[in-house]
Amino acid sequence: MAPDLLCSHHFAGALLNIHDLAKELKVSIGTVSRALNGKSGVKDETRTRVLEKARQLGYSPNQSGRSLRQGTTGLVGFMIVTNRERAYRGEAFFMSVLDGLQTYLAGRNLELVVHLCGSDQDPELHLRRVVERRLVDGIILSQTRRRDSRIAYLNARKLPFIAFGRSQEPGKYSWLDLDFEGVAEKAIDHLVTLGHRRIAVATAADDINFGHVYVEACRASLARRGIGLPDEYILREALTEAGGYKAGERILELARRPTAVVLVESTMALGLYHKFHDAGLEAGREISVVGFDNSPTGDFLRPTLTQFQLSHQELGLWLGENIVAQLAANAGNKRIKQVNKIWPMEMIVGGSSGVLPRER
Amino acid sequence: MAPDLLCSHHFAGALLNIHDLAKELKVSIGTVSRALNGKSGVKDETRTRVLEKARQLGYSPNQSGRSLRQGTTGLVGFMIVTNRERAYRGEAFFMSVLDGLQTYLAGRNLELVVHLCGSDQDPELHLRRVVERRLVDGIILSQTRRRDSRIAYLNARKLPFIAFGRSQEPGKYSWLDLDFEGVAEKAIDHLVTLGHRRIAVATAADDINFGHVYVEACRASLARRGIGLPDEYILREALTEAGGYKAGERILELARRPTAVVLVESTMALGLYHKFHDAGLEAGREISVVGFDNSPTGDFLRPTLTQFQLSHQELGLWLGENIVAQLAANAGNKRIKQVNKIWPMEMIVGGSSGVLPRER
DNA sequence: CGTTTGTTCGTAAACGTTTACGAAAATGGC
DNA sequence: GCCATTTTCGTAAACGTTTACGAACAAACG
Repeated sequence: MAPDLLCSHHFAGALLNIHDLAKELKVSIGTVSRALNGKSGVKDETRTRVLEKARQLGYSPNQSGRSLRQGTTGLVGFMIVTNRERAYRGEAFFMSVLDGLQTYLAGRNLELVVHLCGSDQDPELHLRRVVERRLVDGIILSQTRRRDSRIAYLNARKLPFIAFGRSQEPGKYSWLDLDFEGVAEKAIDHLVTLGHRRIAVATAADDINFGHVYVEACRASLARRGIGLPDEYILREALTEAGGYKAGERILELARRPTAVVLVESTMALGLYHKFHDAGLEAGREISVVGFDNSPTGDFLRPTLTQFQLSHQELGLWLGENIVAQLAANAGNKRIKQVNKIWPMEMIVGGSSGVLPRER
Repeated sequence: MAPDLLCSHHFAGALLNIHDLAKELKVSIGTVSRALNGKSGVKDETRTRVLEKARQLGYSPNQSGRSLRQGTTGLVGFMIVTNRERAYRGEAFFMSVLDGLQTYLAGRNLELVVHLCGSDQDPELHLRRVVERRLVDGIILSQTRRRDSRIAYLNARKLPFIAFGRSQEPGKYSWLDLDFEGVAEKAIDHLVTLGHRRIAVATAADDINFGHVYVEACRASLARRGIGLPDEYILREALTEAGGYKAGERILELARRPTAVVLVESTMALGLYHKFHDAGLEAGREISVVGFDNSPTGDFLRPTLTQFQLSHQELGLWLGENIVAQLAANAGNKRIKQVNKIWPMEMIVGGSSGVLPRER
């Protein structure tokens, strides 16, 4: 019969609403709402009384009611297009980014929700469903394509968003992208310094934007050193272990075999190593390999993979800071200012890149 | 001045509501609602007129309003506890499961939302926040621990849920888990048939439940063959490449070195191979290795890793079917019936497990 | 004490839906 | 053409909040 006091583990069957709480406290719902939301105009004593009771009874406001009234959900979306062949490692990559992002948002009393778009669904359609039902206040896109209609859509809807990855889509919008140009320049410089002249690039087979960006960056870096990038040196494969294997096959078939390969995705290295191994070659000796971002796999290959380091968590944090800034601007009816950021990456030289082999 | 007709790419700045649509059609909002939701009591002709107009103007109902009225959100949650050291590969594992789950739910007009819990946050607290704000109609838990208070909480709240992974937590609830016992039995049988008697087990260092389950299953399978599992043969490490490396170190230090190792996570194999390679050993010759689930990494190791196959997508589908069944039961005020499922896995023998070496 | 000023709080309207209810209109049978 | 039945549709209430407004009351000041 005693009222459950101090019971923080209160699992009431029926969820209570603000009216129940107000009745219990013998005050009006207006007062309860003001007290809980830290609004002014409520006596300190009543406020603490309300807060205490709310904690005690485990009251938590219904988000639908809130959203409906305020026109804002307190949710930030992150859209991931899943890949049936499970690869892209994007998966593991994203998870760390999301960890940083989530941590930041939680500190701002915002909730992160990840929306997955099945591999067989239309990303724009999926996005529209999410946005039109007003499920989020802002959203972060990933896996942007060269032409990406989602960007135009969100711009027209005036919903705060950040594209994780540039696009060729016209119009102003905020984006964050890895430093493909910087990585290409460092990788090419590294290899050319070691004596390499025949350098191949393994990139994505589909329309994902960074594949194109990377190839063009490599081409430019090579050109600055008077070296060309013939079409046969551009290997378009899946960004997976299997894709790396395929790339290895194609390399070995080439009449003028390259002495080095740069990969747009470190995951490919495993398949590549495997194929080379089968052919009696070793990375860093007969053929050099440079990976992309710091995959744990690369660190445990033999020889270790030369690749580029970045902090995924910090990157997620940056996304958090900037989407929150957009949300704030939007709430204040101020014009949101676009930010574009190139994320720096630092080269970690491993054993996979070595001097040009003597023979020939 | 002409009304935009057939314009499916209608990006109105201001979002319209059901009243706007009703006014436009010169019918009442009740009719519009009934027409859109496929309820009876509306003439076929008006229904098509409404549907057409809604499509034309890009109307989509506000989810908050809906949820508030119906007491249901149409969202199914999936909670992932992120791991700062990014490993567990759980990440890549989950992504494929989510792909299957999302596809199923989308077909049922339900939306999947993934909630991440930062590595430094309390999973139960995070769950409570999500549930109490009524953000989801049902939820799927993952990374269940041996004692997992989230389960008791959800049971008390009577929210439909499925635990992906068993727990020692008392009480009835639905769960799905991999067939650790079956895998252990097949792995041990395979190795013992090849002549191995000294078999070590590499498992998780922390309280994650499947680590314990797997070790005990291996112990039982070994015991059935009259073989013991000494404590020094139980290697508790991170389920990562680095953890595999550490496990390799510890194995090489042992006075009575095992002739085979079974891993609870294939990701560890890379580090293990690396360490063995450094010591001049090769998997499948001097020491055999059996991985766990079908990681693409395992397929591209040299020698390829013996591991167990399952379809992640189908597993996600199962989760979808069963959470939907729970939601339906809940809506109909029927008692939800618990289901417990052990997911079968099939052994794929690779080169990493071979006969016992002759010497000694 | 009367007026002004400031604080605290209750009332009611609004947010965008769905749905029970009843009115109106259409249909059918004689 | 009239009543009974069925179909179609409009009205209004509800869901759980937040917040503008104004009432009540206390404090301050002359």
